[in-house]
Amino acid sequence: MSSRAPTLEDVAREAGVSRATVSRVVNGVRNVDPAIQDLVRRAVARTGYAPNRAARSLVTRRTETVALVVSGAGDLSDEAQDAFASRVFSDPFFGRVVAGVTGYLRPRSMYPVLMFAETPEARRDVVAYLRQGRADGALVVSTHAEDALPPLLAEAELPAVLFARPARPLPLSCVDLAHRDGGHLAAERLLARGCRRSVTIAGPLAVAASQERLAGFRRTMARRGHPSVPVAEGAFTLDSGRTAMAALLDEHPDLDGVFAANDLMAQGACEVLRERDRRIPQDVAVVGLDDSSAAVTCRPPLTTVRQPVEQMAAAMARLLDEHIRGDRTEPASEIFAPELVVRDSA
Amino acid sequence: MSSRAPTLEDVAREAGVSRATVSRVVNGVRNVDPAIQDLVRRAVARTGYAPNRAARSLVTRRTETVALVVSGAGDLSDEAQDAFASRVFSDPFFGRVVAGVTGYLRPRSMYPVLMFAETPEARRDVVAYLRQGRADGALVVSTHAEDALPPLLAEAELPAVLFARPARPLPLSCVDLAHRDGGHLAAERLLARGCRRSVTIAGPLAVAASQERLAGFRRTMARRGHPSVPVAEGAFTLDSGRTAMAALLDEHPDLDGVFAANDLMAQGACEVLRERDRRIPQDVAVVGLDDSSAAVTCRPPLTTVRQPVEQMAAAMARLLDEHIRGDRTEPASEIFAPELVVRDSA
DNA sequence: GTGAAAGCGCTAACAT
DNA sequence: ATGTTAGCGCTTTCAC
Repeated sequence: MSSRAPTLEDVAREAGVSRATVSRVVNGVRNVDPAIQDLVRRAVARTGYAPNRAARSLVTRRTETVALVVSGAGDLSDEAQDAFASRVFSDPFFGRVVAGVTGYLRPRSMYPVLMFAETPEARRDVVAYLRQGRADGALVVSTHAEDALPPLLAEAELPAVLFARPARPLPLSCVDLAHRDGGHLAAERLLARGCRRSVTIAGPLAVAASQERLAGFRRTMARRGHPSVPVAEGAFTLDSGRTAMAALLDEHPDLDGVFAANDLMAQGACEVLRERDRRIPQDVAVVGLDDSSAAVTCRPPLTTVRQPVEQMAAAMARLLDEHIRGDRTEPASEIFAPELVVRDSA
Repeated sequence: MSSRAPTLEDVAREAGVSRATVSRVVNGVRNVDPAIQDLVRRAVARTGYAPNRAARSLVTRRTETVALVVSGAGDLSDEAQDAFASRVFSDPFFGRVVAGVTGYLRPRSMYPVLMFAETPEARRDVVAYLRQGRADGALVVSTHAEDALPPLLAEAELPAVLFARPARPLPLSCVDLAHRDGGHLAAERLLARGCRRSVTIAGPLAVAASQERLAGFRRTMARRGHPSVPVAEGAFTLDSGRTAMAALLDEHPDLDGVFAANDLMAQGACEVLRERDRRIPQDVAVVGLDDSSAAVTCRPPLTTVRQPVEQMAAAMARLLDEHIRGDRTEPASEIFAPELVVRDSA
């Protein structure tokens, strides 16, 4: 058994060259004689050398690691925090974020460190983690608009990129959806189907994205002769979609179109509509937003406005990478266009 | 702006002591005069000192980081790999694993690095990552029994703990469920409800866990006068549950009890049963296994056999931690007892 | 109880 | 094109 892992020194001795030369070869720096490169590579293979990252990080001041932080505004107890983790993961949205992020990072041999920041203390831990140089920057996905983490990161001047614009402007890059256009696409679809009495289940109105989806929907409806559309506020959850749909049905039994601001609420709405014997889409057309796996699982499969989450998440990782390498110094925001995906519900 | 982050040296100067003393205070080593401790702590606060982890790791040979690897037997293309990430996350099981792991890690200021290992190359990357000392060990959750990663880890003598026993014995610690007992509990429940014509939807039979759940179910059924039980093989997915249920119904229209080897398949089974106008549980009783969030989402909510995933995941993290610190040298396996959770479906 | 000093393994000037 | 050398910031003997 190897009592000690081989070091650059060992490889250098084995190859009969200096440490520096081995380092150059290992790091793919040019200006090394091809013959010697070969010699070194062979020595590396023989010794089974693997560069010690701590040593490298110490001098390069880089870890090639980024934190992927799921942050909320809440101030939860310890048990609630653990529940938070499984709640986050039960939302198909998060899986798409992870897929997009790893899609970018992986070819670069980078991997995300998963952190949850649901309490003030946890947020401090995130900042401390970065300040210790355990990660080069953070990708932040907030569950609430008033998330306290981004300001902390900005103040500490730590590289960070946000998914969705923060409630208050911050000198941080972010990616976001053109939410208004999303509402617009949903309205167009319902109108095209001939719906005359559409309603909408909005997301939590404290969230800017919810406001904008609603505004886009309303504006298009107004322009097309429907100046007032009944609205019920939901919380982006299945249950809140059910509750909102029930309330809307009670007040407007003759409704014939529904735009739910996300798929999960649309799914809840579908459940209630079917329980009340409305056929979808014949009696009531339903349009969701996200194109999450819930859209496919839903009966009937949802016509929905696709949010290109994977692309957005990949862009987030790319922006962070650029900031870290110093290729980008000013904060940027990249806005992505939604797209209508037609299935069976509308 | 600080052009350079404060180091131990800076704090030492500020406090008028030596680097060594500051180090002792920061690391909570005793044998430091309380008065000096105070002095140092104040200096740390004033300077805003955060220890450089790379430097520390270089000497301690430890990163206080562990990898959380989701590994499969497959050999997927790049695009399929990205899809793999979102698929993994859409399974509620994984969220519970993350919750359990972070529950143990977080109080210790440790965070998991998320890695997917769906290809031979990705598995090599995982081994390389650990060999470079970027993480102290790995927590491995395999999606298939014949996962090639655990043997690689064992061979490289890297600290690792597995969720579920490997197909072939390996000198690695693992946690697992008493699967047979799970099947037994399900059988008992169906029998207690008076089911006389029970069937079962098994998991993929290549997986040992599936085999054992089935064996436990069958044995109890046999002992209680039902020597042969119809079986359909599923793949632990919603759709496979639907397909299996449909097949079983076609062959045994009079069935009155179903044990599905996980909740997702049970949910699929419920959907099909309702579509075919069977009332649950009056006409057909359904028992799942996992007690995942699918069990609660399902209509009706599932009676199921709970797998204490969070506890198992936490134990996995603890075992790994013990191996890393050298508190445990021999591989251990911890087996957890399943528990019946009664809801509405049986 | 505290300080001095060695050295962890690597990269990057600089010299050749 | 290659080698020499000086650190990166920390922990940890070893003296005192």
